[in-house]
Amino acid sequence: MSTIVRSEEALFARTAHLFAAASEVACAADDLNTWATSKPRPRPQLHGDKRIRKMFRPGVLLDPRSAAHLHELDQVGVDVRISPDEINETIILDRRIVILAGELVGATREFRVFDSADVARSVSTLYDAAWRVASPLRTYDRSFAELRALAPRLLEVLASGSKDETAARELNLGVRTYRRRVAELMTALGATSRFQAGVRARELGLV
Amino acid sequence: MSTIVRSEEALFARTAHLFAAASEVACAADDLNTWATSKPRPRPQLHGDKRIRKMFRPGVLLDPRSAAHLHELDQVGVDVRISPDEINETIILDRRIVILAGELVGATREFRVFDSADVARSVSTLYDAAWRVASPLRTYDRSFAELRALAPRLLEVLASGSKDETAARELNLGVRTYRRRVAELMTALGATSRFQAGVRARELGLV
DNA sequence: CGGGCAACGGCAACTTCCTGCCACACTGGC
DNA sequence: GCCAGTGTGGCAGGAAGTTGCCGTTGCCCG
Repeated sequence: MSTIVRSEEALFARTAHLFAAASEVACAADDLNTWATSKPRPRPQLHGDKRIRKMFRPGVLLDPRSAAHLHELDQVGVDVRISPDEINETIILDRRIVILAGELVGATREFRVFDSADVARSVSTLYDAAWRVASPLRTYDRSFAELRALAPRLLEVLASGSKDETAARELNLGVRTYRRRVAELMTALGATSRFQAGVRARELGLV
Repeated sequence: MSTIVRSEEALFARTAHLFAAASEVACAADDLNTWATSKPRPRPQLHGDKRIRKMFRPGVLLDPRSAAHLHELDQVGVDVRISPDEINETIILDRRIVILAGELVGATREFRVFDSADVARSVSTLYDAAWRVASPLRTYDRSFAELRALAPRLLEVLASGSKDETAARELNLGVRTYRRRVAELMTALGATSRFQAGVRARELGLV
């Protein structure tokens, strides 16, 4: 009922056929560095009766490449939403099979695969709840455009180590507004401290 | 008298023979991601009359691989010192040829090569001054051992976004001491804000 | 044993950062 | 023009982070 898979490769090998066969796929991830997207993507083919939902953190929109990929998905009919909350990597197939990302063991991540209607029901409920509060990509993207335009310069001054006073002047912003932007950026990055924000920003290659 | 070299590769191609011939080499760098070390290193051979000085920021000692490399250099007779101050990448050959790192253009760095006794004299003076206040690797490393031992856990809690209060408890430290450690870490990373520290830490692959 | 000596951690003063509140300016629709 | 909606930035009060100071503790050495 519950199997542990030790690496992304193994998971891919083991479940690729399930993905192909599934008529409903729901997944959530913090970023795009997952097995699903790390390989040259098989062009997603959507027949009318297949529903794919994907949920991400706002941070991915800060990376132009990732953002482009998301829009591409959106284009071909995948439901893409942006979740304001932290979410663990989760995949649900046909409300039946659940895959949860687990510990990072060394460089590879472990996954737990459940083939159980009960587990699937519970997890689906949670997923749906998260899905409801998440915004559709296009909606979110519109409200996000502004921040994304400012982000590069914002990240630059942040990474340069200047203090808010200086940084705000640099960007011709009031200190208040500057901080508002920083707060938004941190939310987008899912960071609760500036240190963490720095790490995440670097992780996403934004600085 | 002054030549601009557009990339690290070009610099390497152009100056490798100078390095081989030089009897005195002095260089400074923030980290080890420089052309000198990015390639499979030609085993440095030191004949008795060749003097090599290298100066780095404390941050490099936080990365075990880099630290090991430094000690290796030290072993074969290179004078390695750790500078408490920010230093731009600088190379001086035989107090005659000076190479200064310049702007980052896209992904590659520009270098400026001077072949002038005057320039070399000035720069050498500054280099020597910085050299004097820098600590020999072994000395520094001893005083640094403690922080390095703590650093991984410190970075972990920092990167987890917890606030000092929580983090200190996590590490069984007083808040005061915790912050002392954070301050030391930031100094080691050459960071003046926690955001910057996060970026640097991630850059060095410490988180 | 007593006297440095270094690390610790509490305290306090200070700086930096965060955020709610509000007045102000700008904009688009009526 | 008027009005609602939105973004801005000052201000204030509070939270978080930074630093000097100092008493305490444990340790090494004479």
